[in-house]
Amino acid sequence: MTEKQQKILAVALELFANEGYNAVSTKMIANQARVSEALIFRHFKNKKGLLDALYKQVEEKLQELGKSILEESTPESTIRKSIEQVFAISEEDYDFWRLQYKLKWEKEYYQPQKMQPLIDKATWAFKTLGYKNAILEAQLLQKTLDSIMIGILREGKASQLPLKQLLLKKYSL
Amino acid sequence: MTEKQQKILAVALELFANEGYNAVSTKMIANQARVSEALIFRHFKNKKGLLDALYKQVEEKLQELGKSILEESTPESTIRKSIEQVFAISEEDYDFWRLQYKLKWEKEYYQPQKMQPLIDKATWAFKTLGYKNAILEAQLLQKTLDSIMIGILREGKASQLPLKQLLLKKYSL
DNA sequence: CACCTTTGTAAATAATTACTCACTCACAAA
DNA sequence: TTTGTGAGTGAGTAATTATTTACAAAGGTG
Repeated sequence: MTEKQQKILAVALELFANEGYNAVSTKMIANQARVSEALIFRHFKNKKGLLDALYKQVEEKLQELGKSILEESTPESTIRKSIEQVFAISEEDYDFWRLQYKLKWEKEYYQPQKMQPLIDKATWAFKTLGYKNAILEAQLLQKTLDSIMIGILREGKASQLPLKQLLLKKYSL
Repeated sequence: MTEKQQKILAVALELFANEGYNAVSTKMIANQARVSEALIFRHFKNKKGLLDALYKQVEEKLQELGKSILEESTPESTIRKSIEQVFAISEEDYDFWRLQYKLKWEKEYYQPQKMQPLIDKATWAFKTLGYKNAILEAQLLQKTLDSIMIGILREGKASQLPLKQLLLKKYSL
């Protein structure tokens, strides 16, 4: 991938994540990336192709995070890692996650089935720990962490940090 | 408010909520509302004015819901009502809430301070019930309910109903 | 060198955008 | 009967949109 290609992607990510896909024109991207507008179409075919290229990157990051949870061997570490990972997100990646959460509102990019392995793993963890309704517990944990993640993206990590302690205590970790 | 005016608002709500503000043109709205495009501008000044008129309606509905919680007198009923209200949302209002959650990603429409009275009330409830960290408990409940609401808007009420029982049990209600 | 592919651009494209203009119509007050 | 007003419209407008076309360098391979 050429330098200008990366620059285009970086600028598009920033603008799409913060202004929204439809609010950003290819001209804006080209100008801010200091590149001719036509180059966007040379490399990414069309505006949608640009978004798809970004979404692929988001998916890879998501996959990566998921994998490290699936590798946990004990139920305690599984739940602990799920919680800690949300707070371990780097600020450099905020735009990535903002884009993801925004896109989730379009049917095309909302794929909850991709989270299923993680929910299954959490279900196993809760069941092993003797929880009564492990499936529901797993769903609830996932939803809670999701909304904490949104809180982090909107108000910063520090504002949500106390919730981490509360969660860990609630799950006796 | 004239009939056509209401029609314009209704169509705009549906389109903005499901396609997104920037993805919808004033022409689309006019066509679907069977009204001349110019009428939109006569009544709402500009496209933004149309969105603001809708947002005002959303705020009113929000205020209404909040009020009924603030009126609860016992800590148990306060928490119970907070939970039940999320599941009491009418399907006719889904577009309203979808619009609200989408707009929340734009700074201009993200006003968390408006939720503060509700969080304060929940804090009081938890404190009265003898919870150790009432403030955090209230924050966590609000976040959890928020993500359940999102789940309802995306996958329907039925899919999230089991979580209601789990929550009620967790809070011994 | 010559040849081909890739990278890059400036300029033009047709379509769409939000918005305005000049106007008619129905109705009510004076 | 005149005067005024808000609702409503069709036909524009200038700007912006995503995309294409034609062409120029640049870079590697034989």
